[in-house]
Amino acid sequence: MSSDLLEARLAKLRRLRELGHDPYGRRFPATLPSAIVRRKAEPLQLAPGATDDRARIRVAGRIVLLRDMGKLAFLHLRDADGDLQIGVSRRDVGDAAWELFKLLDLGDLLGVDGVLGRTKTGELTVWARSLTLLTKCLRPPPEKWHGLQDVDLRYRRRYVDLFVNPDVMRTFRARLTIIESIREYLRSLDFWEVETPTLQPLHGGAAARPFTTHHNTLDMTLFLRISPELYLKRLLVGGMERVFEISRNFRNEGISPRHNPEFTMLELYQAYGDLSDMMEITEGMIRAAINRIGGGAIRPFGVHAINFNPPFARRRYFDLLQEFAGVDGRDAAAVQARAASLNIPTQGMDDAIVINKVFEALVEPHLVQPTFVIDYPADLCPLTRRKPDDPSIAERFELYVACTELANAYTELNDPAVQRETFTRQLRGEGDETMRVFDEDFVMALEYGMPPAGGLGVGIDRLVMLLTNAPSIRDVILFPLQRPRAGADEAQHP
RNA sequence: GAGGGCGUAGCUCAGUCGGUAGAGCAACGGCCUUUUAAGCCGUGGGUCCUGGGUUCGAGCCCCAGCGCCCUCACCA
Repeated sequence: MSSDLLEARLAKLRRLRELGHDPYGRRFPATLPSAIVRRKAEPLQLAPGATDDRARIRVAGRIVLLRDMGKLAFLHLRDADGDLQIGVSRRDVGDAAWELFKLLDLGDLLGVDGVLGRTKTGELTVWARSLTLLTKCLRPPPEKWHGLQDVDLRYRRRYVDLFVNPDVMRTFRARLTIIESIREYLRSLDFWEVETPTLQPLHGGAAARPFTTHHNTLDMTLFLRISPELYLKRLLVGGMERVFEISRNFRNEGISPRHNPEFTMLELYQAYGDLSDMMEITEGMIRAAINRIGGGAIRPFGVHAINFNPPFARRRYFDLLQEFAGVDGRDAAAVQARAASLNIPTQGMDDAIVINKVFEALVEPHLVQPTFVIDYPADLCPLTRRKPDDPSIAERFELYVACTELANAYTELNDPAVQRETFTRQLRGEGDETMRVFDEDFVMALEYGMPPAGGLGVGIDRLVMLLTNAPSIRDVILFPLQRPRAGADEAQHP
């Protein structure tokens, strides 16, 4: 960057030091968040132009707006809750503080001690009695009105994005609230929160390529988990009857508005339960999250209005294929023909994979409102129990919202013999052979006996996207993966 | 990995047919005690993403590269 902007601020920093101010200040206790200040102001019934001299108020935050009128100035101080107007009058603060004020810039972190009042136009204002520089900002912040728009810079300098764009802060605060509400809900159902390995000698529980790493002392290859599933089920064997984990998973696959190489997944398992329990929990959990973040059950998402009121629709996989693809999913030849008409390559692929490609192409675009898709072809579901009256159908649902998979659940397979067989079978057309790995120890665990159980996985990032109307997964992950950018100004980082 | 789009001042953006690089905000100097994107007067600020090429002359045209966004594929 051109160094004059930086130099101007450095010059002020030197001057501040000369005047005895620490440009990298210290503890500034007893401040109130701006939201609390606003709440406290209400019962005071301050008239426009009035001040209340009785109580001193201390606030701290970043200067995001500054209007200087010579001997009087207004500035907006931003904290994690929002903005608060500060009034600085030369008459009230004295010449020394005014000199300090003159050396402040947009972006500086400031502590204010003052009294509450309202301006002539009625805006709540803390009239400063003293000012304390808390940290000098050396770089000019982005424009006050448009903020930081460049998506690349927003992700690379999320710290700027957060203090400049209040919507971004709100989104991540909503993310926190959603996750909190899920924890609370599951705890209320007596689920135990557990932690299982991120570094795994075998990657299992999903079909995806893993990231590979190496442990030096043990001289062994390790994989970053693609899923915690097989460990959580081992805990069922051990007698933990209801467990959940909110885990960061890593998949070495493509990046898209709905995929980040690391993402957050909720997985839970309930002994002596099944698919129907998982449906109830899914609906209850989403309801709990919506109640906590507010905004109602009918929510905008892009061009859609999504109705999250339970119960969600339940639709059979083959019925949906019939309705939207006009094809009988059990008629392999008809499905092949449909796939061919869509230019979907089917060469050497198993029927189940072809069917699913047709489903993704023709059915998913219609699944806007929350829909439990049930009765999946068993071949697609290696860890799922089959229906007792029809072993070709798995007891599984996927929850679709806004044409995207949000959750996935099954009645868990606990028959070690069947598990051993499905582990060994690799479907043709299902990615490459690194995806399914035989986990002998997991089968042994099943041989000790895993209780019949229901299991559920929910993509937390996607849930947050849906509930905050975020178009990209990068909008709900604080530091999404970006390629490093070498540049003179950027130095080596990020 | 394939296709398409974008990259100009600290930020948000204009830039016509290839002919001296522009605005607003921010910055700097001055005025201003109730502003709401405050206002007024003045000043400075550019690796036009990078590297080649075409041309008398390139921000603009061509080639290559880098980064980001979108679509598709893998995946959730």
